[in-house]
Amino acid sequence: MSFSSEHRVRVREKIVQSARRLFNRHGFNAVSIDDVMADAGLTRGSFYAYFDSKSALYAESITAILSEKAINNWDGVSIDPRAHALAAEIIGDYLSVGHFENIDGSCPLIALPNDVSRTEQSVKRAFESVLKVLIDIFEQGLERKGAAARQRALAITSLCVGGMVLARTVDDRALADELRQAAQGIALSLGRWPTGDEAGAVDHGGRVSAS
Amino acid sequence: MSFSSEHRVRVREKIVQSARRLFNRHGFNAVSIDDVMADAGLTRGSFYAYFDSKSALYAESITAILSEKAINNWDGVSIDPRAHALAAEIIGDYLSVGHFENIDGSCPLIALPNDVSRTEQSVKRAFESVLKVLIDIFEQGLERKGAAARQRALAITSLCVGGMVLARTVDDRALADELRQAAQGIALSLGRWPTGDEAGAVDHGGRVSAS
DNA sequence: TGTACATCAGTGAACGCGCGTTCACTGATGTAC
DNA sequence: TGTACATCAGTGAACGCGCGTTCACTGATGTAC
Repeated sequence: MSFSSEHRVRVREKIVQSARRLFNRHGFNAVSIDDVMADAGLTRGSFYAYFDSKSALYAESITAILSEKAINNWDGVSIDPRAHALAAEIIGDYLSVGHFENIDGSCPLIALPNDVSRTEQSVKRAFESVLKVLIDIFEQGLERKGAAARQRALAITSLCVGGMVLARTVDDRALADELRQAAQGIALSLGRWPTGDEAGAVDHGGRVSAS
Repeated sequence: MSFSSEHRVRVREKIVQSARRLFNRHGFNAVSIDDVMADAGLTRGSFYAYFDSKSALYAESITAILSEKAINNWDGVSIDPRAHALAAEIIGDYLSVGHFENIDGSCPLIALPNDVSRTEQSVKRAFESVLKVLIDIFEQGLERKGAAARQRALAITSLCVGGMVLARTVDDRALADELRQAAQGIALSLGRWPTGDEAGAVDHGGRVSAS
């Protein structure tokens, strides 16, 4: 057998990383297989030795983020006391200047949702698996549990994604910073739990305050 | 002079409406000038008699929504007593099943942010003008004013856009509904103002509750 | 009212180009002896 | 240790196709008289 058995694995990973960076920066349609393979130091012809189609690479480039973040160690059932701190830290990082400026290494939830919503089911499922991890982290990070906590976790996720998507789209940097910081502030406050508030959250459309 | 003077205006408007629908549904890159012109009942050749480039049409198709919604009458300085009710109504509509399912007539803030973030400045400015109207409506709809109100208006906007973008991307309809309703509930609650809470909002990163 | 005509909205072929995918091939690799 | 060789990773030309944009033209329109 020629070539080491790890060779395929390494080259394949290099293609996924190139794809991840280029898709994040330019979107799915604007990046050609040529672009990806050239970035990985190969030529277009060998692409189909590693992937069935461009879409298959797309799906894999989306889930790639799960195996490189702190999220890596997330087992999905942790009710660790540090869960609350982790959630707060992730909200802070997610809506940070660093993430805003890091286009290449961006979370795919921010860089690609519009693209994904127009692509095939397998890609949507990859996107969904990443989204579910983020929702889960926020849900576990809340001190209370149940429907109201679920609602908050979903809203925090929407704030993180929505705030950053809009910040990245706008041409006015001051407005971009405002959007990012506002989303961060409100998301963090939703992560804490107001005293004296019971149940109401879902019944009254997610009322946040006691009053 | 041949042809009525309004003829150009009507045809131009028809092209913009076709573009709006097609861009919302398939994204900017996936829609060709041929597609748009055919949808408008014309052939590709006459496109450049109406627009300088595909991007120029893109910018115009984004701002088109401003002249067809209730937002139409929004003058930007209204401190109307009905401003609060209007903001609540828009949050409700924005995150409704109707808007979720209406791909063609969707708000461009939901259908196109990723595309816009990768396009030229003129398109970004068009997007920004629509975004600013929405933020403004939410800001005027809050009973209090100032930095804390501004923060809430920005967060409500991010919730509306983020919640719907994610709902549209996900393949699981139950999760899509959950995301939409959670964003709606929390956005509406942010629109009301908790008693006993003063200032703190910005200083403490947008703390929502008192105590 | 009827006809000749200038205008210009709309046509469709053509331009150079890049796409996703296929495939016959080449040549570096590690193995067998 | 050295050589012959089978394997298969990687190459690059070619496939049919659609793109944004240009341009010489055609023919419906409203006008002038």
